[in-house]
Amino acid sequence: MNKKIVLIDGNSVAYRAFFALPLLNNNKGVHTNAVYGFTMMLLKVLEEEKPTHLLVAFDAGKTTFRHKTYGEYKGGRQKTPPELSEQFPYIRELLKAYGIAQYELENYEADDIIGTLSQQAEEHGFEVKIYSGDKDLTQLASDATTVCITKKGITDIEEYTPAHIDEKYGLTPAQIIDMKGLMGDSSDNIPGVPGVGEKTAIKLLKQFDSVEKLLSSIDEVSGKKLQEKLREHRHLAEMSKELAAILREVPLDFTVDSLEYKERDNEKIYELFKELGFNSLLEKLDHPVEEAAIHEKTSYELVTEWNEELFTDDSSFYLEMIAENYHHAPIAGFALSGGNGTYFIPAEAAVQSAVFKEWAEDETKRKSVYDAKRTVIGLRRYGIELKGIDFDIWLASYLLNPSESPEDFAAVAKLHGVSSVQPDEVVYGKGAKRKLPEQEQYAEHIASKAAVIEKLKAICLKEMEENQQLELFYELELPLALILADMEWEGVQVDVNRLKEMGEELKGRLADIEQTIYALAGTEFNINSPKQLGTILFDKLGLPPIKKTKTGYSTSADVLEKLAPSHEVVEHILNYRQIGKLQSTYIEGLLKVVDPETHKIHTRFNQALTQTGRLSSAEPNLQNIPIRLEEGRKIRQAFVPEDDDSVIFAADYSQIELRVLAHIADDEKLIEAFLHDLDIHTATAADVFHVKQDEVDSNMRRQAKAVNFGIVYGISDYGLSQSLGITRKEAATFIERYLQSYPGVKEYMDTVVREAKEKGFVTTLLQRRRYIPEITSRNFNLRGFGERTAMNTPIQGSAADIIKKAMIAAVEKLEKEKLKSKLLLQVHDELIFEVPKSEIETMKRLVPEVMEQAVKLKVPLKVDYSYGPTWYDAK
DNA sequence: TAGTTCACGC
DNA sequence: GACGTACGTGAACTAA
Repeated sequence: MNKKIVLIDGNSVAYRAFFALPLLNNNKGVHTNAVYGFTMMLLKVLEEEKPTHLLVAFDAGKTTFRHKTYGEYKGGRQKTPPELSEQFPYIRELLKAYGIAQYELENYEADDIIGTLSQQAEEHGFEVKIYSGDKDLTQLASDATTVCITKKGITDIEEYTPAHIDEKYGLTPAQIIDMKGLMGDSSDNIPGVPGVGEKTAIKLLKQFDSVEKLLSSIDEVSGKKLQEKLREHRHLAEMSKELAAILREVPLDFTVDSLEYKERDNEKIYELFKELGFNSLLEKLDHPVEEAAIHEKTSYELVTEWNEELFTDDSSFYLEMIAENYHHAPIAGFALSGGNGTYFIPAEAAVQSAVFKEWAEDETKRKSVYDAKRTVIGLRRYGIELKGIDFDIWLASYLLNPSESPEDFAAVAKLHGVSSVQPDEVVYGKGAKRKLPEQEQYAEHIASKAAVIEKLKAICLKEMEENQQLELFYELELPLALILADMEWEGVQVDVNRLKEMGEELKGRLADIEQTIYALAGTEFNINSPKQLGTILFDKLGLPPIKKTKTGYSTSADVLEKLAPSHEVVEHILNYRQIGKLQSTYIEGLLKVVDPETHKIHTRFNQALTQTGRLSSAEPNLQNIPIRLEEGRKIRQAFVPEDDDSVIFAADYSQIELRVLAHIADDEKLIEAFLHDLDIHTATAADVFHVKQDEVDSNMRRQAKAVNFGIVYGISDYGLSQSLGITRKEAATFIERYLQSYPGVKEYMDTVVREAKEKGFVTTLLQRRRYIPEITSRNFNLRGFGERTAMNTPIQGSAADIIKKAMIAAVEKLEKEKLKSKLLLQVHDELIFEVPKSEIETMKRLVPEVMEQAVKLKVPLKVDYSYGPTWYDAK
């Protein structure tokens, strides 16, 4: 077989890739463009060249033997950008995974290693291909050696054979060295002869063949000036040639035959691509997952009869439900893994066992779980109180990187380098086809989850420790999970009849509005269909389409509001939308999820979803019950206490985000405003418009409020312009003036963006972390988004930290004081309790106290509260 | 079944 | 090779 070796100049190709491609990021903020380009080239080489032998050479260290000849060699060269240097370890990892040899040697450059090996290889009868971004290497071309130099981009190359070099320059490969001796090379800081460029160098070499021959016959050179230059700088020419010549006698401790390209580690490659976010390349891999999907079985024992010997003091415990809503989902089974082995326990066998219950309820038996809240509720449904939970792998993974949003256990495990668990979808199917297979199949799946929790725990603990997030985990999120479990379990009482009444009324009104709309439009159509509505408004009635969407005309509220004066039907449509929303989402939607027996609603708070650390709420979402408009607000009349002897008690933080901002930005003026407990929007208006507090009119206050809103939610000038109905430029001016008024805030914004760029992430008061890869994007919009995220997340996230801390403190206080009041809901800056009338006075004192003291800031936290017979009345 | 549009909260 | 405008949940519609 013909032997063919490919020699790659690693540094040069990486450089080329880095500058040729936009600064890509993976989801952890590590730059990947050079790795990506390098990989693309490598894949192309492997496919097209099919080499039998392969080596990537790297430059080692800063100085080489050439520096002895010329101290200024490569002087003035810019430092390798850190965005590139951080990528080299990945390139090396990747080469390792591909089983490709890599080499570097102190004192020598990659060029010299390649030069030496190409010569050896030629002598051993190899065909040689050299890949680099540096044209210097073309001097190595020969009958057996082709030098491939990257042109534009990274995979576009130019092949230099002796014939090609002759055609291009009229020189032999060896003369390339002479050429550089004469003309120099600015990138390597090789001087050459001043005044001699490529043209002159080639002309001279065609005549004299080499630098030596030229220098010995300078008299024959045409042109007096040139002769002088050559005489004056002959030593420069000689030295430059020496510098430009690639050394072909590097002392190597191996031979070319040892560079055989053998086997690659597909699993490793897959993991690396995954980590780097090379999704397009992942797909092109020869399905290493499927190959690996002959998945390693976890060995486990099936337990039907409980005995104490199964339990160790520390174990991993996993409860499986295959439907999402754990308030109702059937339990598929349990798995337990610890010092004594791994066990699968069918659901019935466990929940009926006294031994199991005793273990579960024993606080001294520590349990590591996946989703503590779900596990607690699952067991509570069978009268078992799970105690002693000391780790939750799901929460831990969320704290380490909230942006990952893994969809199941397998994804969480994979994120942390454990790939022995199959995705739920593989075992249970998805959508309508989701079901429990034969026990044998899912038992092993469930067992495999319990079996790896311990391993994941160790990995995540280490990472959380590095991130200084252990306190956040153990003192905040984990205790909170148990509190949320209680809140969800407790549920909120709903006055079903009241809801139905409202539904009847709305139904009637909807029918009326519907008829009015049909009459005004002159035809019947589906008002709920944006498409049909668009046709009616813009085609039939000829109203001006103000905005377009991907699929057609926009009919959103802000568009309709602009159209309202033009045609009477529009206001009715807006009204129809509003009532329709109440009816479908809030009346019908809520009725669908009320427990028919107890008339209670049990939401699920997702504790590991938002990027900022806020909770979210689903099935139903109790964090978006209407309040702004009176009609919608009435929905809250249906949320009532469990018994007539109690009230709904709501306490909310006043301007918590802006107070947090005042604190972290350490802005004197903002702090002052809160210390005096000013109306913050009025104060902002006064500062921004340079007027006195009492000169602020309602319009100024409205605008200041919108700016504050923008600060809190990190909206863009575009967003602000939309909410104020002004131009983008005017909005930008507003923001500018705001920042001038609050120099501390301005400085904070600059600092946080700079830090985010350096570290790739931002943090909150309690060390919650959010990675922001977009922030180094070259795309203006994306980078803008990243910058706003960097400014906003510490504000919103810290506020989320604070209220979570307050929840824990409040619940502890209720227990300590042996109160019957219960925490029911959290709505971002608000806590809702159910309070026996006898405890109202106590709670009026206790709740604001606990919430205000949750953390100590440079400004006071302020809590307002109110209570009444329904949620509506707690206003 | 997946994607789009719209609307509610903070 | 550009990415889309604070983040969530959910309903209805539409196109596959």
